[in-house]
Amino acid sequence: MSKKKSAYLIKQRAFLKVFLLAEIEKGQSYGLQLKKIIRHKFEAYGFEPDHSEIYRSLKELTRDGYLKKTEELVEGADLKTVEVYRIKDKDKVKAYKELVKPDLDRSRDLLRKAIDEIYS
Amino acid sequence: MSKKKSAYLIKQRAFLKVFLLAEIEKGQSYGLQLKKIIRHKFEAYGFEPDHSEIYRSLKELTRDGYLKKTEELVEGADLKTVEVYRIKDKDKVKAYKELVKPDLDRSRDLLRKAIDEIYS
DNA sequence: GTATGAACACACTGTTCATAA
DNA sequence: TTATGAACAGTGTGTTCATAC
Repeated sequence: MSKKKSAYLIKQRAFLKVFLLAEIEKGQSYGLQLKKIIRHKFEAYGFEPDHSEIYRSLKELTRDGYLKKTEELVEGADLKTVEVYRIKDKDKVKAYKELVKPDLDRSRDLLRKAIDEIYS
Repeated sequence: MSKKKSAYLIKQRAFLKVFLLAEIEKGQSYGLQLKKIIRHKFEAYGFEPDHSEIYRSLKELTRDGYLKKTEELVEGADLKTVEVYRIKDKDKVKAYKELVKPDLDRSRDLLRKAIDEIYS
């Protein structure tokens, strides 16, 4: 007997994780660089998660086998290193994206419906 | 120096409050009845907030002067009463709805943008 | 069972602290 | 300063408990 529980909008963590995967698919990156990418892409919407939330998401994605992390020297700098993330398992990433898509669509549609109901 | 802080999606409480106002604008109602209305309108999206969350929202809206609450006898029943809510200040409600709309639109657009970025 | 509301508990996430280059 | 990560702390919300009809 599965008691279907209520779902409001997709959680920030899940939102961030799928976005980070899509971004890292385009090319390797690291924590604060991803934060900047998010800032630029979503600045019109006032969204820029805290660095801790990004690190937490990357950590989970690595722990769960979607990403691999390597410490690499920063070009130009002396001994400065950054933690670079790459896709570890393409198929797994693809499956994850498809898994999350319904929840993203549902969230968008829920807002659409509410806006229509409230302001029509 | 106002440090503009990040905003993810609109909070459930704010979402609920504006929806409840719009619903009560259509006619008086009470807690669990509003819960049922929400269930039916959003069942396609799996959204049905807990009764406590609805009572909390109604309490805030009453405290802040948007709604008025009266205890009324349930028709047909003996001495059973319900807490009926009505709009207290139409202009204030209208202003509140306009205040919240940008955040609803922003949330919907943020999801739109993300879905487009991730799955394009 | 329906209805209301408070009390409790915890998940999520923002802030701060620590460390290093 | 940039970069990473852990630790701390508060907020929001789901679960449970209490009361009444």
